[in-house]
Amino acid sequence: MAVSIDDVAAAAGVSTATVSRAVRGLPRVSEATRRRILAVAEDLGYVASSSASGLATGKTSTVGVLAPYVNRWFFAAAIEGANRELHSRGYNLSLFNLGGQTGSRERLFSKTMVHKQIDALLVLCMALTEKEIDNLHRVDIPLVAVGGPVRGCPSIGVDDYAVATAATNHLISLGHRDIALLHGEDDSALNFEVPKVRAQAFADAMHAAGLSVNPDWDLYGNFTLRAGQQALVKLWHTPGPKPTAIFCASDEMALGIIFEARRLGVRIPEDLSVIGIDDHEFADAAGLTTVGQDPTSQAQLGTKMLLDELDGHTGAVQSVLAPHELIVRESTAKLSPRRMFVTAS
Amino acid sequence: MAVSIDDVAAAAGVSTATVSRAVRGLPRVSEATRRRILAVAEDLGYVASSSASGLATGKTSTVGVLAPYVNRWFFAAAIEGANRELHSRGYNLSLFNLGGQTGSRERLFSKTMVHKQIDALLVLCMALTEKEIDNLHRVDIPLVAVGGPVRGCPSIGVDDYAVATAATNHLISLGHRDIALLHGEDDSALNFEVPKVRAQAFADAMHAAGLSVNPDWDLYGNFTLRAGQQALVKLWHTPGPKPTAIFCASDEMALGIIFEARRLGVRIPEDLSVIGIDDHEFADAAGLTTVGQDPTSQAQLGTKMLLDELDGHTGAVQSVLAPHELIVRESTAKLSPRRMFVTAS
DNA sequence: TTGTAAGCGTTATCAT
DNA sequence: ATGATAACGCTTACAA
Repeated sequence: MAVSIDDVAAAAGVSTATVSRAVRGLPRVSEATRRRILAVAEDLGYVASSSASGLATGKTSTVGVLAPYVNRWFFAAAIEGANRELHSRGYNLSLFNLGGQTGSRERLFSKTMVHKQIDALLVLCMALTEKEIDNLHRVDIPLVAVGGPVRGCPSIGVDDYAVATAATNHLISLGHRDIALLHGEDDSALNFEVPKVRAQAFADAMHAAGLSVNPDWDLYGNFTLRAGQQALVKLWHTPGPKPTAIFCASDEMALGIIFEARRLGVRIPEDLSVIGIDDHEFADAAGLTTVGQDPTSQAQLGTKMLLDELDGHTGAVQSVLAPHELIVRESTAKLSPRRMFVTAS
Repeated sequence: MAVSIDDVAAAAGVSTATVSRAVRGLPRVSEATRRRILAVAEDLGYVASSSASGLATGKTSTVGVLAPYVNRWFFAAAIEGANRELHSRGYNLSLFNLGGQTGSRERLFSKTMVHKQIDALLVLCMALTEKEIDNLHRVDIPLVAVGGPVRGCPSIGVDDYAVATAATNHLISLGHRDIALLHGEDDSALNFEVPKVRAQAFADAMHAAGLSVNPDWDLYGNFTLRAGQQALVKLWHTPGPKPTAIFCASDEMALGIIFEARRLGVRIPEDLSVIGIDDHEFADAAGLTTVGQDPTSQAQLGTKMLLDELDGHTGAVQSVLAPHELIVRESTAKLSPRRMFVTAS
């Protein structure tokens, strides 16, 4: 059925070895022969079997991308970046998505994936169990994490402490003293560092400015839009003083705050300044002030390092800090004078 | 280095054939033997080489997903659905993303992908050239399109004509007579049916209601948020009467309208009713009225059919119309009485 | 420059 | 129930 290298060899009147060299652009084939072979191959519609060459070389020419979700901004953008680098260098991208389902994770890690299926793995900001991480390391392929640390694995991403500090300080510099925190917490309760670091940075920045953090204004969310909405509802429906600003650990949550604010009639930024992290694709349209990062570039860089390593450049994979940038838009404003003495309803 | 089936066979004191049967759960292996082999395999960390078994069986156990973008709602959701089905049935997902780069498309189709790399292909709502489609059909694997028709290929998706009709009629039933249309147009100017069908349905519904379509209110957008923003700016900055409602061919564009409206001071729905298509994850938060569809289910179904076909259920792959549903939220309202006689500024 | 042939790690057919 | 053994299609020394 499918045309194999033998068919091409026969049709071109050469050996399979020559065909192999010719189609892969290797030397030691005369130009005339190469042209003839290429013509025949094209004519017959020959394409090498990846399984066969994979078996022979021990390489699969595909790298895995492990992501908890694909329909969230950070991951979608990162996958885009990985894909870009991969396909431009002739690799395939195999997507492993846990989809939040903790149940099937175990199986995924030890069997199907990782092992013998891919040449390298890009881990996207995942909350992995210790055991899963061990499994990862047991497989001897280049690894790199993007957007969050993974024990014993080089990682590329922003300096989360610096990012959260910048966000908090922006609010403080605007005169805000009553600042709420909506921090992310991974739903699966695993060892996920990012949220913790961001929350710690917030607390440190507040204390450094001589401000106290109000435990009533310490909100949790799972990084989603809805979490942001719920947080604002809770904040505004709880009796007592209201903060004049809120720092959200992700733009998606900040956007939730903004959407819900309109419903609740709280004006932004007049009643509440909002700042997020990410520079989500909707942030600009929503006028959301944020500390931006670029997951596409981060993932692309991570993938490039992986591929370079596979190309024999030992040591190509290493941790690197990605840039971030404070982007001031309309969702944050100076604390209005009258708000400095009265507490909002 | 890596442990092979021979290692397991030797360690367990059986032949490779028996190991092969045992690890794959095939019959003709005594329970005792199977247990022993499984234990040894586990112990040695044995995992079958996909290349080797692929070579032997002619199957790759991976299906391709071809998507123009991964960071747009529809595609991200669809990929999630495909992934769900695939991994639950032991298949891998190979992502092919053209990323809008027309340049590298040619190569992608005829060589690397499709051929010998995947057992089946899920095509996500792509604008493909005739030649590309031909290439697709030349490869003899099950194919299915989701979210948009592809010549000669079963497809699953909503009835775009019915969807657009429902949206338009909703606006008309609210009393609107001056309705603008923001329709999508694929940036690559290929044979993409969806936008055309939606626009046609709009025109037909308008005419059926005895309403005329104002050419000045015929806007184009490439389905993005920004396109929606720009459309509203253009609409509001153009001298002359303004529409009282707008039908957007996608929620992303409708959200752009909503965001920009706030900036421009146009009130929604008082000044302008807005309806979209999709039920984007942000639609609910934004209070956007829309005609919803579920790309995750659509893709999951498409994938299921593909897999069933591979399992020998000939004819499993077939076209099916996915459900849609009008979801009324706050962005649309009855045309206010005073607006029925005066024309908005 | 080109050909020969020995793997690569499974699966599958046929014996036993 | 289990074991030889021949494919599977390609790569890669090693020869020529």
